[in-house]
Amino acid sequence: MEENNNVTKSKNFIYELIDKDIESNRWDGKTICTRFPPEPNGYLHIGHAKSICLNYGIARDFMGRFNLRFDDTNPSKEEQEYVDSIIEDVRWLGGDFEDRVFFGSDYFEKMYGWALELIKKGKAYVDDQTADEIRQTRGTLTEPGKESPYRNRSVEENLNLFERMRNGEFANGTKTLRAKIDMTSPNINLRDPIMYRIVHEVHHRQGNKWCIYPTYDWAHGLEDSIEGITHSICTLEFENHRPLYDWFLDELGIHHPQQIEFARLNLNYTVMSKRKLLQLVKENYVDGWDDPRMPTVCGIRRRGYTPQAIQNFAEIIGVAKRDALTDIALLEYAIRDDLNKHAQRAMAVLRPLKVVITNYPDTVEELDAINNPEDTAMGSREIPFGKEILIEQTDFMENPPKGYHRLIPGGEVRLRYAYIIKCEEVIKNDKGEVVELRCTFDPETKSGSGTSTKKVKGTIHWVSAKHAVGAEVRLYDRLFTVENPGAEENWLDLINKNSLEIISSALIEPFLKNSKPGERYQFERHGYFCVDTKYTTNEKLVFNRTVTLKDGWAKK
RNA sequence: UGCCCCGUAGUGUAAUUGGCAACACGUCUGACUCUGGAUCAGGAGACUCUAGGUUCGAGCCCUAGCGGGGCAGCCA
Repeated sequence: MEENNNVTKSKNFIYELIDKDIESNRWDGKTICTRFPPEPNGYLHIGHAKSICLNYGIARDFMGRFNLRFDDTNPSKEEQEYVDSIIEDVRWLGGDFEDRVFFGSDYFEKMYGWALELIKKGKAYVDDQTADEIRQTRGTLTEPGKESPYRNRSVEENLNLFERMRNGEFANGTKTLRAKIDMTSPNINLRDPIMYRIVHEVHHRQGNKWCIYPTYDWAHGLEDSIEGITHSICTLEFENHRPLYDWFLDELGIHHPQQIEFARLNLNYTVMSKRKLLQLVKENYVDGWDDPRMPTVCGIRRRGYTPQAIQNFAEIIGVAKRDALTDIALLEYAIRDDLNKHAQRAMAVLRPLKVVITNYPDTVEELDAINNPEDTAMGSREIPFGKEILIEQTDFMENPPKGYHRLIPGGEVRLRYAYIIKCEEVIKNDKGEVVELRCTFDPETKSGSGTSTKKVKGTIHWVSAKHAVGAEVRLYDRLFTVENPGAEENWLDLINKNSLEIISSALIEPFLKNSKPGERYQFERHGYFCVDTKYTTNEKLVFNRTVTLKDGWAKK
């Protein structure tokens, strides 16, 4: 990941906080250390990407360290498949954790020891109440809770019971280990929170080694502490948990990271919750987690986004504590900005219209075309040109509106990198549809020859009929029809039925025949496209439209 | 009804920590252009949620209210 010089970086509140910590030598010279702590129960999405960029960026900017740590404390929800995809996605995004992939479950033994310590201090106890009883005695938002009848067991009894919990003597749900804090606290998280529950289930890494599992609140701070994390950054919903995070660490007297909360990313016209994303996949509203319309990291990767664009996006949107709904236009800007500078240009005709140049000889001419006007180092290529070509259907209009400056009957237009042609005749079928244009070309107007003073308003793209290669092109639109579908009860009804349009017989420039899955191009005047990694075969090229070009004309 | 957090152009963030509200995107206008892209130049758009208070001076501090979000899993 590189520092982006284009963006004037104003410090967010987290950077300022860390600055102060360093100034006051709060960490006693210790290396600044952050982490990304996903639970391996789903695929990463663009919201996680924001967090990864933030955490990795801090480590990078403060000459610190960034860990990837799986918070795998719940055996019933977690799977190896998710671990693998998460590692791949974090790497791809540029979050460089080097060799530091950690698992919370690897710290279970140590956590167990700390739990014994709290029991011995009289700060934790085994509760025999059922889940139902615990809920009922927790109180409500406005009423205090009631203390458990088991709250004042002796240390010995607690030690004995807790050991037997570990040994598997009790059934799921029959006992828990609870922190002894304050059942009357206005912060419900402090009303004797549960530290361990009994779960007789196979863990994706630990197998059958454990049947008691630590809860998030108990485990998370310990994991951070073990790894020497200095700044434990999480989302806003954990704000009320911070007093508990602090309580455990203070009682244990171990390394105590600073928890900091920030607002998670929300993007308009999509959903971001894991549950909803899962549902879209499971109920086949989309074609898997990596469907290019999905906001998942694998989805936007397949769509053609670059890590650099996502990093820049993260930089652009910044970090704050108020929840927001970010306009997708900011993301689209980031990818256009990146691809404009780096993507090879090509011509592709999505909906072809045959054009015969009646005064052109029956020969083939090779024309010189620039690969990227933004980067001359990318060189140029040759494009075959002949008597018969295909242009975009929308680049010809029989009855054009005012301001239209492409081809019209009797009008002239430039063929990019070729000649200016004039439309002499329009040929229609029985149904009155335009099926062919007869044009003449002006040999004096060859691109780059400098022999013509003729000016035309429009330049259109084309491919040679004899040489063009067929391809499938997939055009994507927003997945939902409303800005914030996640807020709606009937969000599934708000899916955009036209979010995918498959054009099965587009025609592309010959050199693209050899393009490889994952390669990105700009199809001139259309947008940026990426060779699909899923459906492209040796026989068939499939392109995904990453994003359109800005179109000042279409808006009017 | 309790506790915690947050309210700044359409969107996302700034404001040297109490000193003329700025940047990016978007939008509009013009220039340029063999991509209606890019680039360049310029414009519009904000009573900083409201009402009090402190102060020479408040987006920033205090009080009250209003609005938004979060919390009553043996999820994270």
